[in-house]
Amino acid sequence: MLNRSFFLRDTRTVARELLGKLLVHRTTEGVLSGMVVETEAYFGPEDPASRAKKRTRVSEPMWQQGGHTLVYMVHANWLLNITSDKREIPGAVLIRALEPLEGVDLMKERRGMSDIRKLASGPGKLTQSMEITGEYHGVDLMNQNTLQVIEGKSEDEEFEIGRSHRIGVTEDLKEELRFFIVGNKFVSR
DNA sequence: CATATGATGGACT
DNA sequence: GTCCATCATATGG
Repeated sequence: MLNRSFFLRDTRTVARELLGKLLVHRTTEGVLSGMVVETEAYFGPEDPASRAKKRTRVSEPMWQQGGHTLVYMVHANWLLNITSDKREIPGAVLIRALEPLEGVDLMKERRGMSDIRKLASGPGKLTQSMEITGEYHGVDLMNQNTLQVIEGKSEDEEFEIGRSHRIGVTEDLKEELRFFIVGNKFVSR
């Protein structure tokens, strides 16, 4: 799995470097995994779209050490975030899309559809495919081996990183805080 | 308790 | 592109 220090950096950096990494969930039914192909950064009380504006049960992991999950519900979908940075600037990275790798049949079953491009090409789709719910809120990724983020298989493999404004937020910052792998067909939209 | 809200997804024109 | 069902939270009475 990734080192703690990976997550104790600027949230933008963590968001960008999470691209190409693998999210792995070892369930009783089988292993589910996918490569991260799209992320968004949220941090600090001055970010109008960030839950770090207020400290609640949901946003609490942002004040914990980086490398914890933050799972919450928007429009009847669970969204998975991973906390970042040191404690001074509470932040988290939203995982917006995955390229499915292991357990594709289980994912199809969970999603009730067979089109592989529709399994995890969106933040709510991927939690459904990966069987991640509110139960996983506040989990330390370095603490157990059920849910982990690990290095990609081809770490040398080059890919171009695209950047844009965050999707779906009611009020965004000037800075472009969405990152994605250019040309990857599992990026949302 | 009541109600407004939203970092969505799917169905539809 | 537009419309809207969905439900865990947060917040106010």
